Amino acid sequence: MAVRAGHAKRIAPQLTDDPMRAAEPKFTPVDTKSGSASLEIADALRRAITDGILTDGQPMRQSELARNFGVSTIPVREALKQLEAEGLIAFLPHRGAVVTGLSEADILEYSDIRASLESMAAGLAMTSLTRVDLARIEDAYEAFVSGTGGAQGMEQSGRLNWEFHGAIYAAAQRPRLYGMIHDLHSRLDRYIRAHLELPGRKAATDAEHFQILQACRARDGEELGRLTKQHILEAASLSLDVIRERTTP
Amino acid sequence: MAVRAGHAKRIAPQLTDDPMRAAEPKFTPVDTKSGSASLEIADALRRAITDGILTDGQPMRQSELARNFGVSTIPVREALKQLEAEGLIAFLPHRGAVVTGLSEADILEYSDIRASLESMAAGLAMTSLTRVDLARIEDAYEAFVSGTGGAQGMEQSGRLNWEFHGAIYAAAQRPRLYGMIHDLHSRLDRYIRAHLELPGRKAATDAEHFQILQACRARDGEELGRLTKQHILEAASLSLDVIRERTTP
DNA sequence: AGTTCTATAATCGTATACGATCCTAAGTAA
DNA sequence: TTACTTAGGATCGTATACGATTATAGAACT
Repeated sequence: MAVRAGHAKRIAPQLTDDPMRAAEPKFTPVDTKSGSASLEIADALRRAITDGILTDGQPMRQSELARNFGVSTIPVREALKQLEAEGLIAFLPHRGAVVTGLSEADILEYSDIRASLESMAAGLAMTSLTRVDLARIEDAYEAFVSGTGGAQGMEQSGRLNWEFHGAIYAAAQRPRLYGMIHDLHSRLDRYIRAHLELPGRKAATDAEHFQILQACRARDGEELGRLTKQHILEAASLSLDVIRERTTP
Repeated sequence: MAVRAGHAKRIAPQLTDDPMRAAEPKFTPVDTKSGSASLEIADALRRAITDGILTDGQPMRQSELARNFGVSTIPVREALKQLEAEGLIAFLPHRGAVVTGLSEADILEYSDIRASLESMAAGLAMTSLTRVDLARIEDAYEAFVSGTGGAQGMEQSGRLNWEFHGAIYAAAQRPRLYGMIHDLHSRLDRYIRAHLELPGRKAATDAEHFQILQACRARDGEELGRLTKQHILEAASLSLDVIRERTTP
């Protein structure tokens, strides 16, 4: 009866609120052999948040999550604590954990931080860029160009965009800096990809990425830093415009 | 018998390993009315780590901590999870949680990040510095000068140093940036204050702080950013020298 | 003596249970 | 009808208990 430790079943991110069959846990019985239950739950919830399935302010009750995942409340609490430390959710006592939406000011603030850290990482990468590093960047560039064109390219745009820029930053050989940039991306991704909805924005993004790629080929750290900073701030500004349009139509 | 929720007794950071009276929990029966047990334990352990009482690699067993704090293992686990997310400890399965020491490369990497973020915050602060902000900075400056001179000033140097620089960054009105800088300080503090042991270093630090204060008075963001960056990188470099001396005498 | 195997003990992760606190809605009075 | 009181239910945080896994020390063998 007791679920074996580390082998809890995992639920797909859709957390339907059907009051019927609430007693029957809804989960995909995929028994992944990796990690503990709390880690799996944290990953599932993190994906659900970054994919926009869990929207701001939606309360996530511990007992409800526990039922849906088919585990007790303790691994759920640990997963929520983890996400709280990552800044994705906040605990409201007796009101459930809620997804912490970022304000407009927060998005701008984080974008400034990103601009600073990512231009630094890009500049450092150019001082020690190997052929293999450049090849990885070229691969990621092409994957983004071809992978985000289709109808459902929006789903993958966040991942492919990160893989392109991340390939550059990885070449800097600065694991702590890389980790901090990655964290910022995971917090901002659901907001800063809104600008891709704008007409013609895909082509403009591809053009900017091509400029960045050219700077990498030339190993021009100065130019790459400038382009990176501009790329980030422009995407943030445009995405905020889109989000404003959404809320006040 | 059961400890009331949120009123668990708190232990002082000294976690003695006396095998005798192990059954008798050693704690200061201070019943603080604030926060839950896991938060208190997290704070206590965080202080113990940043104060250097818990050294690198020292295993912290969950059941042992639970006994010492007079609570069960669950709030201990949550506190450890919190500290893990903050990067202060790591979980080694079946070997206890250990304090994650930073390598020399890590310290240099984080110092570069600090230099970038803190010079940015300092520059921003100068664009909107009020009289009140400046007064707070002056106060913190004087507190550091007079507070770190005595024999046991080393204990407070970390806090007073942060209060001085933090007063500047707080004036930037960027809560997310401020939080990130604060996190970096809490991770690095136990390493980057080693340079204060050097003879004459206290006077040099005071002089650098005075230069920084003068730049604040002049509201010269450019100069302040340059001084801040230099201040951080110099302290890191000198501290690493001290740490190297310690390990290879 | 050194190496390999095994059995014990300890640790971890999680399930279940329960008291304390808080939100909520029904009921009463003005 | 509206505002206030109160009883009920729900949620949270933590204590206790237990199976699974692994480190470790002792025994057996070469």
